[in-house]
Amino acid sequence: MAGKIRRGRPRQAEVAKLAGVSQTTVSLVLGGNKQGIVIQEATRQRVLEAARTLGYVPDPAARRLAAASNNLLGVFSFTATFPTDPAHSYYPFLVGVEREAAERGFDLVLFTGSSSGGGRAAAPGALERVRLADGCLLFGRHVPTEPLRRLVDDGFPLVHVGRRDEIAELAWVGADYVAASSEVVSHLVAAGHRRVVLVREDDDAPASTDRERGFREGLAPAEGSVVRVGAPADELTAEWVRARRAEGVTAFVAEETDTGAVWRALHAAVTAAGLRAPDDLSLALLGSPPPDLPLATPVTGFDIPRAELGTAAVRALTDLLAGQRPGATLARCAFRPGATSGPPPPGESP
Amino acid sequence: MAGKIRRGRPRQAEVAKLAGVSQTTVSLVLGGNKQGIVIQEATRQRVLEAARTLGYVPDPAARRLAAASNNLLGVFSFTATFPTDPAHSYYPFLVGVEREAAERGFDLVLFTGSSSGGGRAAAPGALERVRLADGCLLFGRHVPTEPLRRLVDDGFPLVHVGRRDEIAELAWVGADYVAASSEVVSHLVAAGHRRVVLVREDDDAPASTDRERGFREGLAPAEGSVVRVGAPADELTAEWVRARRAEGVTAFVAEETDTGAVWRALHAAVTAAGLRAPDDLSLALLGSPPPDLPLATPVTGFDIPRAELGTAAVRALTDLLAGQRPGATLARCAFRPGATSGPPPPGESP
DNA sequence: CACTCTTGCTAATGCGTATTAGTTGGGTGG
DNA sequence: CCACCCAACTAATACGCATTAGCAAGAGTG
Repeated sequence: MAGKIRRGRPRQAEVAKLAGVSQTTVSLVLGGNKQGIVIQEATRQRVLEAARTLGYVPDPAARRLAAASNNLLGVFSFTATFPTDPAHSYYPFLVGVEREAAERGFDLVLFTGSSSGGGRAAAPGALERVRLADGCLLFGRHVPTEPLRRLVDDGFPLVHVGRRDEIAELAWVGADYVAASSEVVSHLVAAGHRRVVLVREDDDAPASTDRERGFREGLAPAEGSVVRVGAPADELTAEWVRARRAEGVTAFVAEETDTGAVWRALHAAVTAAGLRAPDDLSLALLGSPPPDLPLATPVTGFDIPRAELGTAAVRALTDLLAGQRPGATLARCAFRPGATSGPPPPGESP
Repeated sequence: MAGKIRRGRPRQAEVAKLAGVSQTTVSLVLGGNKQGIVIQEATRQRVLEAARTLGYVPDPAARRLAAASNNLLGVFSFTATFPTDPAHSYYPFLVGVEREAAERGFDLVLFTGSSSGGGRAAAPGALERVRLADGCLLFGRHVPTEPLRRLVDDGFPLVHVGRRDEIAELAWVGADYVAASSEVVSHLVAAGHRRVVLVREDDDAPASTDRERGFREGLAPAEGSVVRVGAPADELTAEWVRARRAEGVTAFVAEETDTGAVWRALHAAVTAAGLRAPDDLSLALLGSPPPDLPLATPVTGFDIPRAELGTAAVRALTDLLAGQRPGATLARCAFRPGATSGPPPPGESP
């Protein structure tokens, strides 16, 4: 339907005709000429001039097909609702990705996934479109291992943003959730809390696993428990909060996920229970609150350096393109003291 | 330097061999077969089976090369600091652009590379790179007419986001700044202000011209003046504000630009003068405040429906690709009452 | 029985670029 | 003076798929 043939786009053959040389020469002048074939300066200039006159730009598909590169880096997200929901943690990364890509002279292709339209999960073959680019950045809490492995096995350059160890050869850049989570929990424990609960989603994304590990590490003298919720909004009720309080829990920690569902639900439940942080209990978030949820007080937690991760990812990807193994990146997250945590309420010291 | 591709991937030819048919047949079965060529069911199944066995996946580059279109919509910005500064009004549009592009099965290419790297203005030939896509969205307060005209004359499908009449054949989608600005100013006048000043940048982008027109239209019984500033931060000082106040000006209106410079400067100047809105004077902004400037109180003004404009732009562009003239779009902006305006201070009624 | 139609496929070609294997015309060396 | 080389190109081909123009075999007409 959209596939009108546009005669407007000039090809190398036309440039060649105008410059009075062969298409090969045009390719040599405009492409890298990696074979080091000698071309006279005068000819070179004629070709360049002709290309400029016609507004020639190489066709990325043809370039790719002929097994060269096209200065395009892909960005692919596995999350179903790729761009629709601004709450998704995708845009902040993009800022860094874009800056670094520009710096290195790459353009960006946003593979908006689906192609089937609508907010459904990505169509089966969607990931394969990525091959149009020279390499690709991957986002997403969960990734379908099978199609990915194919790309990896074919040697297609990929960098996943976020730790991802299922596929050994897949490069990734990530944030140190373990250390950051540990720091947040230590902060609570130092304030005097002795019973802390972590609320997390009921699946095993690395991002969750790491946070739980950090949670346990930071707990030290205190006692902690972990609650997995499948449907946060339903399971985290005011009664649930009261019951935990009755058991002596004075601090609640939620993990940040791409949708922010856990934190939203916890926050709502606490509010519904008529409790307030930091006076009645302490709240902390292993990450940042969703930007679309305006809060009066800053939340205790940590900030993921998303833009920096984005630039690191681009760097890793260009390393791969250059044939080097990229160095591992584990970015440090900044602790955010916030104002939702403090000492446990008076009557509750052990 | 880049782009080795390993040849592990099966092609149609291999599927064909396994199924005992020709490559054409494979293409027919696996591709759309839009020509309606009849294939026996048994053959079809054999091909599908073979494809599954080998794990065949079509090469997007080859597909696009053959189809003469590549399902790519471009996004290009003329602003020098294209992606670096998240304060630029570019991302909010992108949300809508991306959603609509996904809906219609297009991928997006962000032309940030410009081969110049760094934050400088786009390189001379940068715009030509755009031809890589099937069509392109254009952003920017100012656009270089000459290179643009070439693209337009070549029939390259372009849609500018924002009113743009210098080039007659250039399609655009815009917001109705005239009506929205008029509404904001009427609001001030209705509150009792009789002397209102508009601060705007000293150049003639359509976005500014339209706002000024709306400003004048909404002024009705009040008296207004327009101040053009070249270097907002330098020219808008505390003294300047005091001088205007002394002349009886009780309301200040700033235009929103891509950098937000005018509003930032006005806001800073008022603060420096020790004045507060809405008690000492009223402030309004013809647009939204830059997101990176956190303000305690919401600002009187209007909200540009950026995401909607983004989707409208994509719609217009795909219309162009389909060979139809897109309908004009002039989106309505929502009035935002805010809390920086009110009646003029008591002693100052006429 | 000579003929046209259909059915179900295949051979050939084009898309735009990169690369490999030449080709030409003018020196050089021996 | 002739074989040889070199500089500066060009012709030909491959890349993987879509598409167009066939083509063989059988079914249907008159």
